[in-house]
Amino acid sequence: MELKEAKDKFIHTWGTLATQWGINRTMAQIHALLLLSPKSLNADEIMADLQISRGNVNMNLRDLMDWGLIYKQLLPGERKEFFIAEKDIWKVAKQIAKERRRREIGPLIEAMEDLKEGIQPDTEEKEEFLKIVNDISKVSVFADNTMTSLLKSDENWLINNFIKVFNK
Amino acid sequence: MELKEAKDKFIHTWGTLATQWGINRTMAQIHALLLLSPKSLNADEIMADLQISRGNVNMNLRDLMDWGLIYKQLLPGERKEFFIAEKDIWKVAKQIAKERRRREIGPLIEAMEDLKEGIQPDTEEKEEFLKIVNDISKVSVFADNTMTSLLKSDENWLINNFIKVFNK
DNA sequence: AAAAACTTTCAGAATATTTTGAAAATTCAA
DNA sequence: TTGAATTTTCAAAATATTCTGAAAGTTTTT
Repeated sequence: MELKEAKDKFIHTWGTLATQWGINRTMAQIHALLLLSPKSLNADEIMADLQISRGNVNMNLRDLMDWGLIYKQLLPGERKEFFIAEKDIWKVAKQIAKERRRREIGPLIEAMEDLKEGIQPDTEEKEEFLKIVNDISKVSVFADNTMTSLLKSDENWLINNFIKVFNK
Repeated sequence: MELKEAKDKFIHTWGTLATQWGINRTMAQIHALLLLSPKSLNADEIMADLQISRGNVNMNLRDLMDWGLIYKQLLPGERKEFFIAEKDIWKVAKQIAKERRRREIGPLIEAMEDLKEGIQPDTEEKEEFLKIVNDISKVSVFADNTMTSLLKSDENWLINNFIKVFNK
């Protein structure tokens, strides 16, 4: 397998897997392309490489910046905007986890709070309903806290365990 | 807010949030309906309640069983199959985490292994490529291990921390 | 101030996913 | 067995998402 072939496979795989976890295929492919590129790329280069339209590239570059996975780079003497990916994979993973926590867990916690507030436990049926809502609420808050701990602290055992594995 | 209204809101919300995290809306709604139902329900009851087709109900019930979130219940004297949801929310959360780990992290690890095997680090370019692949590989394995630890052990500090919060 | 270079927007087109419902398959009682 | 009850399948329809590309907007140069 040659390098070009491997890179293409990487980009293709990243794009396919991304859809599995709720991320747009093209966004993932642009991310993969930038991850593998030693130098920053501009919109035209990405369009040419992935054979996609300008609008598509523009939208997904913006989303990738929102996710904190790529940065805009203004090169001296260049009118065009260039983009470069965060190459520290641990940072990348943290960003992805952070963003998913915000998108997936946050709204769940809010929704359960709303339901709790709207119902008085004055019948057995309502108590049963509130039990479920409360349990989900607790599990979500737990998941949220766990994520936050993992992301914040570089000192707890999980992270240390990770660093051990990562540096071996 | 009355109970019926709150239940509908719960089902609707669960369905909407699910799409955010890569799960089919109807599957989530059926799950929500069964979670809130004190008794097991059959396909016809679910069809009537959510106003969806038999085929749709059948497919999603099967998916929910694959996810380990609901069980088939054969009632004596009944030809029809009845379904009941796992009500222990901690078990539900564990099942969801387990399934997502399998679907989201597993394929990533495999894909990176394939790429590693296909490339020899005989040029600097290839080394750079392999560095990224290796880093992703390590982060994925770490994430996989972390998930597994969280799911398996009821004794580590994270779980204890959870139990503390959950029982308060 | 005008024009050139570049970026952003968004309505319609293309693509992908989900849903329907009727036909086929299966199960069970008689 | 036969046939009625029930579940499963799957092609076509409906819906949802993503992508395109040209027009509008912005920034920079002349």
